[in-house]
Amino acid sequence: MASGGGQVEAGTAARILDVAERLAQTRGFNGFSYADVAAELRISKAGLHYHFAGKAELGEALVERYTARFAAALAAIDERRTGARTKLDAYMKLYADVLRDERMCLCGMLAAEFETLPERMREAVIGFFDQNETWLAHILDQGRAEGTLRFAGPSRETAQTIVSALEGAMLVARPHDDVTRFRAAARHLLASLIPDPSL
Amino acid sequence: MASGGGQVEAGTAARILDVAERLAQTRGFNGFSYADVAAELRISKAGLHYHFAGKAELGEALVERYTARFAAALAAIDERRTGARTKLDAYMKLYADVLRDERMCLCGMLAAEFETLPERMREAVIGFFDQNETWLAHILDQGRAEGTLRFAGPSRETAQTIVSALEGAMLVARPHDDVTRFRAAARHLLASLIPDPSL
DNA sequence: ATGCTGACTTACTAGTAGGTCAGTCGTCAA
DNA sequence: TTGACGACTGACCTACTAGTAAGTCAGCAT
Repeated sequence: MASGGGQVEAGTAARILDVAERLAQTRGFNGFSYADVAAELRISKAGLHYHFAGKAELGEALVERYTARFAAALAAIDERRTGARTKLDAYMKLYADVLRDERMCLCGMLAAEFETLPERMREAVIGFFDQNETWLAHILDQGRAEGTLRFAGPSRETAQTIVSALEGAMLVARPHDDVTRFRAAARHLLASLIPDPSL
Repeated sequence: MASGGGQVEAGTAARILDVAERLAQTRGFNGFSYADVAAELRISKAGLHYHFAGKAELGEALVERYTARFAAALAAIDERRTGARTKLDAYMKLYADVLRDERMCLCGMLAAEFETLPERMREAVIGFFDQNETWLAHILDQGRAEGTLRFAGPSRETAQTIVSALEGAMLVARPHDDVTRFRAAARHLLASLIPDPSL
C-alpha cells in the first residue's frame, strides 16, 4: 500500500480492535456497526468476519485486550514501589488519560449497555471491575498500613467507591466536554482519603 | 380493560413515554426501537409517529419529562425545610429509588450515548445536570452556613462531584446487580461532607 | 508445477431500523 | 346527516444491520 493508508501495518486484527475500541468508547457498543469499522479500515465487512466471527466475539476480544492493558498499567504502577497515595494518583491519571483522548472508559460504557450485551461480554466487563477493585483494595490496605491513607470499613468497599466515582466523573465530564470536572472529582476523592483533613 | 393489560388509561402519549423511558433507562436510547415500544403497547409504529414525530422528538420529550419530575422532587425536598444533611440524604434516596427499580438514571444513560444523540436531546441532558448541580450547590451552601456540611472550594464544584459520584455508583452497581454498592458509595460520599470526621 | 493456506472480496441473505402515507373508525357539533 | 377531527391502522419504503457463501489471489512448501 505505497499510496493509501496511515497505520504502520500492525496486523489487521489489531487494527480492527483499535478502530472498534475507539468507536465503542465514544459511541457505545450499540453505536457502531461492522460497516463503520470496515469502511474506516478500507476492508470489506466480510473481512472483519474472517478475523472475528461475529460482533459478540469482537466485543469479547475488545474487553479482554482492554482489561489486559489495564492490568499491565497497574503492574507498572506497582513496580515503581512508591507510597500508596502516589499509586492512587497514578491510578486516577490512567482514567484521566482515557478522558483526555475524548473517550469514556470502555467498561464504563459497556456497563451502561450491560443489559444488551452478549453473556460472555458481560462476564468480561465484570472481570474488569473485579480486577480494578482487587488492585485498589491492595493499595488501600498498603496506605492504611503506611498511615498515608485513611478510610472506614473494608478496603474492598472503598475500592468499589473509588472505581464508581471515577467512572461517574468520566461519564458526566464527556457531555460537558470538560476535563476539569473529572480532575475536581478526583481531587475531592483523594482528599477524602487522606488523614488529618485540615481543609 | 377487564381482560388484558395493566395500566389505567393515562393517555397514549404518556404511556408511550412510560414504556420508552423504561427501555431507555435499562437498554439505552440506542438499545430500543419504535417497534419495541409499539409491540409492548399493542399499537402500530405509525401510531407512535402520530404522537411523536420521530425518535429524536420522543427522546426530547423523555428527557424533558424526566427533568421536570426531578425538579418536582427537588422542590418537595425543599418544602420540608429540614437541615442540609437531611436534604442531601433525601437527594441520594432519589437516585437509590431509580436503581431499586433496576434502572439507570435516564440522563446518566444518555450521557454515555451522548455522541450519538440528536442535538436537542444533548442540550436537554446538559440541562438536567445543570438543574441538579444548581440545586445541590444551594443545599451545600445552606449546609456550610449551618455548619452541618463541610467542604473545600466552590459549592458548585462539590455539587458536580456529588452528581458524578452518584451517577457512577448507579452505573457500576447495575452490572453487579448489587444495590449495596450504591449505598456504600452514597455513605462514603456523605461521610466526606460532614464535619469532624472522627471515623 | 501443484496444491494448500491465509487474507481477503463480491454479492448476497434475512431481518430490523426509522419513517411515510392513504385510509379508517368512533365521537361530537352543527 | 353531514362532516370535521382526533386517534389511530395497514401497507409500504429505504437504509442499514449482522451475517454467509463462494470465489480470488499472493505466497509458500512440496
